[in-house]
Amino acid sequence: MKMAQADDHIRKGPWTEQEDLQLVCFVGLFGDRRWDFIAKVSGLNRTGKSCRLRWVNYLHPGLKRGRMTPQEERLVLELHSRWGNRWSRIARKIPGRTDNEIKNYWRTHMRKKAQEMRKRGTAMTSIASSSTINTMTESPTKSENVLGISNRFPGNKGSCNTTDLDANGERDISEEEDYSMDRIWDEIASPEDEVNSAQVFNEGYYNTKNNKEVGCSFSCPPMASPLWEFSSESLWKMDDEDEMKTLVHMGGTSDHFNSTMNTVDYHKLCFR
DNA sequence: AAAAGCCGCAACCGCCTTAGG
DNA sequence: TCCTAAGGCGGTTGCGGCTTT
Repeated sequence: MKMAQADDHIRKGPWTEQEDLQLVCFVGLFGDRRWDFIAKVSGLNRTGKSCRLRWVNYLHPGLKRGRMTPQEERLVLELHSRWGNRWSRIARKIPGRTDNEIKNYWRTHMRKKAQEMRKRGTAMTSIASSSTINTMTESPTKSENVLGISNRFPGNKGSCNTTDLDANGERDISEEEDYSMDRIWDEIASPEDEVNSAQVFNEGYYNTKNNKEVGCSFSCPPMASPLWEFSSESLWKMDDEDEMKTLVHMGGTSDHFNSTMNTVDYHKLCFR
């Protein structure tokens, strides 16, 4: 909590319209880089971090609002299956969407999926072995342990642990009903699974302890440097032909790739 | 109509990385 | 090379609105 203690008058919580206006104004003047500086000169009693977050997640003119399109949803699933919870990385490939938005979407998505699964009472064994789920749409959000699910989900711990079956050899539903997402994730996360994940997908994986990429065999560009270049031109640039192909393949439109500062939209966003 | 529960999202926290001196 | 400040990122929380009971 080093930032807060510097100034007791630092504002927190929801941003007011007035604050938004001020921030937009000063970002226009000084660019979207020097957040501490902007926070100071703007007179906003906010931290630079808070300003940056507000801009990135809400005020940036390139942002799309509203529900994810099916194409975007598929892209999120696809990319998450590759990279796990690298939200900012995923967000860079989905024009107009922020890491926060995608993160929130995924969370909701996972919750729904988990509920559906519980309702159906289906064992994850069949799910994990199902080819229809090869992109790991049910993959966990915690860490990149997208595999190892099959022998870790309720009723199938330690691969077919018979203690999960009742006397008749049937599944103990009560335990499944008790299964929260957090618990599912806890079950999923384990070091050996990281390796399994990488082995199976052969697409790169991370050391979740320190978030270091420890292997990457799929063709992906190196980590893009900043979220966007220092310009208001476009937040999401397609800098890779493959990525463009992917998006075209996913059926996405290319309109927003070229999105530039549109004054009308900008003001719609900022002054709505 | 009111209360409870659920959901979506904005924002914060704390750790890690990077850049500059 | 080391140190420090700022930026970036992923995880988490809390609130407001909507839906259900």
